[in-house]
Amino acid sequence: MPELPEVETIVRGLRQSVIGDVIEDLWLSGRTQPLKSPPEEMAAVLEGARIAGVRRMGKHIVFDLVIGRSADRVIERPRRTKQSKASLRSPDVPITRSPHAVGAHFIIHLGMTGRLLVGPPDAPVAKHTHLIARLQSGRELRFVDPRMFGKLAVAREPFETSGAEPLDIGFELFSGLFRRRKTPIKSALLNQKLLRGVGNIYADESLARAGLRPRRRAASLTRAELRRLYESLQQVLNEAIAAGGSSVSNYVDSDGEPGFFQFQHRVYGREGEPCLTCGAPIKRVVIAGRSSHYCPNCQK
DNA sequence: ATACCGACCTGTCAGC
DNA sequence: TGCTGACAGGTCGGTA
Repeated sequence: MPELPEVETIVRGLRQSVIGDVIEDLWLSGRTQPLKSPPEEMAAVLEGARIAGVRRMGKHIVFDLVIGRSADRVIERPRRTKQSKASLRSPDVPITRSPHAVGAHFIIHLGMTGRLLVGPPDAPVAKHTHLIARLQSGRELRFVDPRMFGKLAVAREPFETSGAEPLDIGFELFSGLFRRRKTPIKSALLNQKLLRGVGNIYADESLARAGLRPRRRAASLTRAELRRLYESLQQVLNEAIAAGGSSVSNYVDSDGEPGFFQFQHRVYGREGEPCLTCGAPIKRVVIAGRSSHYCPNCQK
């Protein structure tokens, strides 16, 4: 569900709200599907960790953590109930000053329906909540995911993914990704090993703006067409970030607010509706198992 | 090496 | 009202 602009919006919100905060303790639902790290390891890394930064890598959210001697801290830290949250204890010695402080990462992929929310602890716990991290500031970070396609993991090494960031890559490298690929350009755009962060909505929308049919073989695009695609993709992603992402059904940012880019979609979700340029009905076909929308008149 | 296809899950909505 | 099937922002692993 959330693609690059939605994840970027969430990350920007989190940066405003949780940088410098400390995860005091962790609750996990017990559903193991979303966990790529064992629950004990999740707790060992996250409890007591200070959030030093939040970044996006493709569709992944990465929290950069500073952890102390976590095992010691977990044992020493007094356990408090949710009811006593108002009486915040004085914080531990800042972890950053510990000679044993090390870096770790909390990595989240939202899948199709994942949400990451920061809010007050007395907010009702939504159905399908799989993680609650109580923060030193008194708020909670929660992960909610009905379909459980999302993934949660912790890592003590730097997190790596393949694929280029669509907003950072230059045109020459971009066009090189598609050279000699016989796959439909739509499939290539969705391939996270080539570009990371583009999903179904923004693949369709960038192709529409570039005037290219989704079934075109990637290798068949001329240099001029690749240039149009490159510029359309960057434009669409930047405009979508500015609009706070697309809320097609349920997407909300870390404050629970929807995005507004769905009102600027030209083809996605508009099957049968008139093309905004020529009036022809928008077509929907299935490519690589995904709905693909295009104007049969404007896209060649 | 590359490319489709079903599987993984739950929820919603249209149609009967 | 209720059942059924199609569909949903994503990614895997198996198979062709």
